[in-house]
Amino acid sequence: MCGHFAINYMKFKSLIDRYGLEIMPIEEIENIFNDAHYYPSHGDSHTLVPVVLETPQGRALDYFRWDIVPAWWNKPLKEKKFSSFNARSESLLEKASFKSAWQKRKRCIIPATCFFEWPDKKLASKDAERVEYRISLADQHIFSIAAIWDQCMLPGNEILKSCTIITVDANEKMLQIPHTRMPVILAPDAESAWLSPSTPAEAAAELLRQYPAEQMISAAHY
DNA sequence: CCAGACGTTGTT
DNA sequence: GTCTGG
DNA sequence: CCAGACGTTGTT
DNA sequence: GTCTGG
Repeated sequence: MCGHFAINYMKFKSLIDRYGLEIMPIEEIENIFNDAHYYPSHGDSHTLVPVVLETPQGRALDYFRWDIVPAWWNKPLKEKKFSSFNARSESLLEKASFKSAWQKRKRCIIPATCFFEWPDKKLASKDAERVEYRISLADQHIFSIAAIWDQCMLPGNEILKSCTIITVDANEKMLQIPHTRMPVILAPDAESAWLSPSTPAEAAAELLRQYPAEQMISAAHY
């Protein structure tokens, strides 16, 4: 599960270089990230999150709703009861909420500097039960969470673009927390292939792997 | 068949 | 639009 | 996780 | 006792 991540504000400015952005909504950056040190996001709060994606005009930064609302959705958002802030990598082809976006190659990256997980209640010792962990990477300040996006038409002809984080089984580092799932973090040399619309879904699926445990840093977050 | 769901974790 | 649960 | 089920077929 | 549905 990955329901909470953050991006450090000062490092957020460096997204331009980090991702080679060609198109960027400057005003939105100034407005949304003005005084914040962190931009924390929770999957159940329907917030806008920053996404990097390839557009016909070039590599762009945008803000999509998290969680994803599939293309067939046409009712008021408040009637959406199912959860879709995470998409199991194993389910992309079989779930009605993800299949279309996945096959249409609507892939994007959610930039982050850390994410948070709680110990699994069933697996954790009593001592660990109340401590949330913050996970960051030793080899990347800003890293890329693999995500897919979609758009739908809401009542009133409003177009909504939205996204979801892809998850895989936990690696050894995450199991120590203990936690059984983790977001897909792309290696830097996999980012272009992930974002490119010319990469078929079958090839993109090869990139959905566990990040190396030895590069992950977890610390109790009080 | 066909009405109803459409999702993931397990402390978002 | 497509899947699934009864 | 934890409460509740613990079974089968799908036009008989 | 173990699976599953929410």
